Amino acid sequence: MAAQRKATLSDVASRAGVSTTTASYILNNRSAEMRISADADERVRRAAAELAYRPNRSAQSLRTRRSGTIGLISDSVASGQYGSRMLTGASAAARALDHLVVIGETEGDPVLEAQLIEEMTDRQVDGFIYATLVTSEVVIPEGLRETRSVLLNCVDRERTLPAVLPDEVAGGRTAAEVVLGAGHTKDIYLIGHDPNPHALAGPLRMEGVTARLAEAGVELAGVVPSGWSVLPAYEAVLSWLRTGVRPEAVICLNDRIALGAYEALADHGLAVPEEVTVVSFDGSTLASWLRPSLTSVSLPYVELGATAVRMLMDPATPPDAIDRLEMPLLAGDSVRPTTR
Amino acid sequence: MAAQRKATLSDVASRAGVSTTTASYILNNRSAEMRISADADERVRRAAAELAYRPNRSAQSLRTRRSGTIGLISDSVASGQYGSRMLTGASAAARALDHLVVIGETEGDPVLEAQLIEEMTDRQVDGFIYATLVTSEVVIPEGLRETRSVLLNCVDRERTLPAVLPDEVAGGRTAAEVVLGAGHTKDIYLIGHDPNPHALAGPLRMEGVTARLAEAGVELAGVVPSGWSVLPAYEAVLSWLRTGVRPEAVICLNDRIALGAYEALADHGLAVPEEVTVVSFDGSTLASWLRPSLTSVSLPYVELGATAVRMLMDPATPPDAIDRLEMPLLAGDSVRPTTR
DNA sequence: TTAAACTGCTGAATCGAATCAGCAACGGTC
DNA sequence: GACCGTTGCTGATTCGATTCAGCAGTTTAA
Repeated sequence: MAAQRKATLSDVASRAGVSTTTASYILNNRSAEMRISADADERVRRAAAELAYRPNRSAQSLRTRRSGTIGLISDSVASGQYGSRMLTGASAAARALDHLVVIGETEGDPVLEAQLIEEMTDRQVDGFIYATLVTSEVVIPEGLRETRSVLLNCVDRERTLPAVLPDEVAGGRTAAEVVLGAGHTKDIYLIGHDPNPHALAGPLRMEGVTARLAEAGVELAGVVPSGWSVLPAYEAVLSWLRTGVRPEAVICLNDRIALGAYEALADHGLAVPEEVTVVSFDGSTLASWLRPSLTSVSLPYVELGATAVRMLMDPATPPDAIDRLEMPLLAGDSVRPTTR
Repeated sequence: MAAQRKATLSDVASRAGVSTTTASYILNNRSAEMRISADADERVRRAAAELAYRPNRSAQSLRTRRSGTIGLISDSVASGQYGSRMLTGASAAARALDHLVVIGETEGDPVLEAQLIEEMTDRQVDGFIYATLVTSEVVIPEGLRETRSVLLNCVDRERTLPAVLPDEVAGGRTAAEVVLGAGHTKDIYLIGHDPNPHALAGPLRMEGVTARLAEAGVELAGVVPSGWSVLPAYEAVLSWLRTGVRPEAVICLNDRIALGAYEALADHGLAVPEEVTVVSFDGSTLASWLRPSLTSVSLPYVELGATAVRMLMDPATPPDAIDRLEMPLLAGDSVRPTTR
């Protein structure tokens, strides 16, 4: 059959023998409010079904100034498995609320960012989610405030927009808990140091770790500074091990650092977990790929994305709302079994 | 200043002293065609600039039936770093063509898929990109044919829609080339076996490998079947090594298999690359994280996404176009240095 | 001198919905 | 019988663009 013109509201209305006004009210579930008879209601609904009527969203948007669309602006949607999982969560949550997600990657370019915000505003997005790959403090771009917005994985200094973040401090405590639970009380080291001054994760994780250790009367034996990725971590850990230290446990600030540490420990002849416990953060798939599998305090990316959408769509969300999501423990085999 | 109503075309027109018709022609660069005076042209453009006029896309869409938006349907946008990089490429290419990307993840659910296609069609997307995470043969869902569409990383049996794919056979040849280049002529093994019957990559890569080897008069010593991820690969390779084989080179069908192979080779006391050359496919970030870094024939995800968008937007693309993109070699240190 | 052609615009309709302001018809009340 | 309230609808306008058809006024051609 030929692809015929899609049915419009007035097609539905005339088939049901009512005005478009009435049909509109009925299909927007305002029958009761508008005192539409059950009979007319049923006729219209049947006509709509028979014609496979679907409202034209552009026409609706023009009239209502709402598009059923959420704009997601991020510095980098892709970058590994990280950002994209926030996208997955956001997209699924949006679907559940009858919305679709429009994406834009700024790659950190403020000009591109402004353009994307403008383009999305032109398309009447109902709200913005402004996401960063790395948990950080940001300056809110012009144009974001004109539309309802939520920050994802970042905050602004003035706390003028709702934000969703991982609870890094609690995550740090979880990591420390794991180490303590394995019976370690000394020679516990922290590995990593974030070079990005706007990044928040490193210091907060460290804060949580030291706080939890302190509660148990344990002190961190030291911090090994290291870049935030595999090779620098490998080199830093290896040269540190060669100074003669003999760690019982190392807490790595992320999984890539942990991979570097794994490699360095192996080169140095130290077995994980028998001789050294390794705990880390992020909970990336990498953690499960390593041997022994890595115990990691994971970033709830999917939930972060989904929560951001729900906050955005919930009119009750106050502008200074901050939702800190729990970082669940991804248990692996890199922790020394407790000897009894 | 108070957020005042955005300027409309008629605001621009009246400020410039012309009709909206004229203003519309001018701003759509149809001055010449419509014989608009340079004077009027200039007045309108100035007025638009002064009022920071931006056309209302919903109104435009309603009239023109085009939204400046591309729908990207995929089984899984996220899943590791893979799919998301296609997204990055698609999004950037779309921006360059003044379009935005709307995403939808089906998670393999045909009902959800149909809903998403419908929702996007309602929003007047100008075209669809239908992507799969794993290169495969697909059945085109209802509703995709009504709008212009391009397949990304997949094909349909009948070749009725344009498609973009990695050139897996050429990629296989590249991998073989690397092995031959290192001087290996025997005990070359292939590791991996894709359990998904719709997946195309495995057989095609293998085809390329054997073809190139044959050209050099070399035969594959054998194929080690193995699941498509780390642990199964580790187990398969380890038990295979324990049968007493002594490979010179292993070609792994993807990077996760290669990681499993690395672990198994290490457990078995075989050094990479001195004793065994390892070459793989995918070119994931994982490859660069390993020690020694892994030589991998990479999937050009970003380019795949970008190419799909360009094919979609190019009216000259024939419906049976198939674009196979080169898989560039990501050189690492896992290949035995040639001894001279 | 008149018709034709060109120049430079504009009025009004249109896209498909949402919604304000009413309006007939009917029943009940005083 | 005049008035009011309720029920159950609808006509007309609006959102902000695009575009068809046409129209004064001037120039050129015959």
